[in-house]
Amino acid sequence: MTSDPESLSKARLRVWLKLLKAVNGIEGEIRRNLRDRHRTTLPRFDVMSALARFPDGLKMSDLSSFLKVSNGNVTGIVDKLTEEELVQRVPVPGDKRAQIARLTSKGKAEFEKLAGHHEGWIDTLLDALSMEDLETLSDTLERVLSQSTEKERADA
Amino acid sequence: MTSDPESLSKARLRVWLKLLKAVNGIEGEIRRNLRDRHRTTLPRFDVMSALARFPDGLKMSDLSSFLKVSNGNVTGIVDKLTEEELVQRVPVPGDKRAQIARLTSKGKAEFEKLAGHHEGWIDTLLDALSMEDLETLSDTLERVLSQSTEKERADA
DNA sequence: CCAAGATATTTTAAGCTTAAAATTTCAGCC
DNA sequence: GGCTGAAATTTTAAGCTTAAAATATCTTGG
Repeated sequence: MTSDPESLSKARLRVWLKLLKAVNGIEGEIRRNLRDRHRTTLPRFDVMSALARFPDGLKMSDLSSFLKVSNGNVTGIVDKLTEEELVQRVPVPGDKRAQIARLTSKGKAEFEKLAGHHEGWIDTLLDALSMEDLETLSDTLERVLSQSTEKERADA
Repeated sequence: MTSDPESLSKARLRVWLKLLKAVNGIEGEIRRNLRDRHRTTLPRFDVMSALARFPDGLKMSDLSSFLKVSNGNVTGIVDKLTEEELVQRVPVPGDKRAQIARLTSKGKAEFEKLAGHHEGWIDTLLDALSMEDLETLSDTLERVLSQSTEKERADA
């Protein structure tokens, strides 16, 4: 049987590499589509996607923690989206340090369009997965995620 | 039932986002470990890992296509690994354009150490997955990968 | 009030990434 | 031999990313 700890560890490593390959392949395809068909990038899409979930906008720091990227990172991306009038910065009454980033109506319209295409691309790329596959995969990922959540608590 | 095409598409999108979250979480942990415990980075590890599979080394272009990154990218990474004497560039007899990058003995030793720790980190991070989970997941990913392989053929 | 520490954000420096341009060398053909 | 296009690599320009430093503002305790 292939169930000693040694082979389990090797099997986990092989699956990890395959997982990475699949995710990188799909992500690459999304990036290509965003670039070639919509003249934008994944980080910009991610920021717009986050802001679309919060119609009243998000403080810069909340946006960066939601996206799990650094503060300085969102500063740069929001700068550019703001230049293009897809996002606007709104001062927070009573706190001159903070700013709220929110989609403009132009930004909302642009995001709706992107989001529809994005869902279609994913649908095609994951075409091989049935509803049953998705449920199994979702459960599996859930267990992996709760593992990393434990790790985060340990680090904090 | 939840099996109309609409909900299948939404389910695929949700699973994709969860997949991304899991993979990014694990990858982030690997990057942190490489940085904090070994003063190195994932791209450097990836290059060394590729070279470790080919004891005779790889041409720069073969290295970049193996890793699926641009030529210019590996140039920069190999430059730095070379400065640290972990990698060396060897001229190709009969073709003055080409160079072969290969691990030095110092590089090999360094990589062995990293690879052992790397396998341990993955083992811990995927601790929740049994051999059976791994087999199911591997099959699922295989189907996703063959989908993207078809796509690549279509593009070429 | 005000000093000191905390908080929100931006700036900076360094590294990774890509596509495209530039450079060097090769291979084939006349 | 020499020209032309292909091939291997590096360079360049632009964007993303982070951690750490810098700035500005707020809050709290004295």
